[in-house]
Amino acid sequence: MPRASATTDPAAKASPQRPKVSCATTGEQIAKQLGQDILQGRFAPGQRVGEQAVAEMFSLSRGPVRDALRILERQGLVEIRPRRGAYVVELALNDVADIFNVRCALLSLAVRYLAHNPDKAALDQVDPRLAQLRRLAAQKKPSLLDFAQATGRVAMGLLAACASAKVIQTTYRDLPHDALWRMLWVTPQPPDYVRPARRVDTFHDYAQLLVAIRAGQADAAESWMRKIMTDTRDEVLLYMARPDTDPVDPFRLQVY
Amino acid sequence: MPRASATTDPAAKASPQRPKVSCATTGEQIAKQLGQDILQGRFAPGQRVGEQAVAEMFSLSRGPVRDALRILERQGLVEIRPRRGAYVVELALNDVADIFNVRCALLSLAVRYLAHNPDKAALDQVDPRLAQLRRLAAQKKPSLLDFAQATGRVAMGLLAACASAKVIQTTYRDLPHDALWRMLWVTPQPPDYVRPARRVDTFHDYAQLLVAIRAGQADAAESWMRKIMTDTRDEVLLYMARPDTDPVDPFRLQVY
DNA sequence: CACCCGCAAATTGTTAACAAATGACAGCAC
DNA sequence: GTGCTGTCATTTGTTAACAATTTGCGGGTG
Repeated sequence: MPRASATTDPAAKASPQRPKVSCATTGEQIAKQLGQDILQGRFAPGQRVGEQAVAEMFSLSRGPVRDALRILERQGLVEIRPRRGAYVVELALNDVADIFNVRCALLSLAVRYLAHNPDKAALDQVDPRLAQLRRLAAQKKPSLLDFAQATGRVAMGLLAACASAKVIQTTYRDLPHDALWRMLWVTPQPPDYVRPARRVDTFHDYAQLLVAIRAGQADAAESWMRKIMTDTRDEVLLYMARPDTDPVDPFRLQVY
Repeated sequence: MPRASATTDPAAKASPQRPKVSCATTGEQIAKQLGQDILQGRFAPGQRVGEQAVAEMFSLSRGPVRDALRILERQGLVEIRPRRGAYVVELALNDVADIFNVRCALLSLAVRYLAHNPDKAALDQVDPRLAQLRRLAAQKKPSLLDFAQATGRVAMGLLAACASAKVIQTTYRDLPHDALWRMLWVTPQPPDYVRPARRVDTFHDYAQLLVAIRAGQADAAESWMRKIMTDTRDEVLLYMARPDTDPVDPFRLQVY
């Protein structure tokens, strides 16, 4: 059983009932911690995550742990089978492609909506994130995770601008993004850079996307978004593909 | 406080600990029952759903009720605010349009995938559902809910054929379909039929969609699916629109 | 040798009591 | 009369013990 980065026992003992910062519920804090532990590979894919074990790790009761596991299930990091317990999910390469395809579909819808209902103030808040992306694109060897998270923040900024399109937002948020990152993180030979040309292209495409949105050109915006997502998907799939793993279904690459 | 169709007390008392059918967990059963109650309008939109109250309704403890509310939150029927409790969601007309738009995006992806990776056996299982749709389309005045559920079953059949596209499946399943049906059900003047021409068109479009999928024509299949979803969306919006409610954002109708 | 039945250990599901936090109301000061 | 503050009731969050189910193993039988 892997040791997780639970709350340090001394601190917990120092103030047994006081350390509550009263910001979030305990279950959510556990979910955050445990989620990090899963993301960083401290649990093997397919491994069982027992309630008792987690409760002892964090020196807690099983109640909040139950809540936490339910949250992690929503985030796509674990899968709960009734009366069987929770298991760390294991994504196949096809699943990775699926996530990008669904992302593509939802974000295409979002930018089309944005082109029709522009919220200038919210769109302006995307600019600093785009600038951050440019900085990372210019770096010699930024970590793949940093770059991926930077692009993710741009996408989330766009989604936040769709304030009145709640269903698109929540649906996108419920995708198992974390499971995807986990795949990147625990890849046998951890990749630590993206091809420089690819990075510059990605930044360029996002910049053009913003231009199209601000100009109210829905079709152009959707095209840029689809290009970004398909390019990223194929790059990631190529990166993850290894001779020892199952080859990616070629049909999958033609979906978009 | 509305009386819900809880388990009948006498039966519950007859066998206090035995009525477990041992099929699903109690929380799921409660979620099913309570979900039906919410769908049928026994709870007002925005109304608070207290754990204690529900527990007493079903003569249970608060534990399973907690689980049930979490499930209903996933289904989009209630919204849980931390330390505040659960509240019945209230969809605006814009949200209804959103759901159809997201449905459209996901189903378009699904049929495109199906056209590339046809699973003939699974597709054949859609035929009887299509036949059922034809029967309903030919009826004089089928209930709107019956017709909507029949089309929903066809869509679910298509999705079931995407066996290896799990992310599309789960994402679609997590959409708040039930909240949508609830809107149809509690509409001030309950509509009980769809325009006959519209019904026939819908059946025709689904039939053409199946033809395109089987022929491997991805673009055509996607076009039919988009047509079906946009037509249905606009029909439903027209149906729900009432002078006393907020008008639908016209831009929303142009998204697709 | 394979298969089936039953027992036992471990784990999840459920219950009830306790603790903490939010929301409201009454009382008081300005 | 208005605004603030302290207390109280209600409700959610948490805990620990109990019940029920699943799973693995051992013995027996065809």
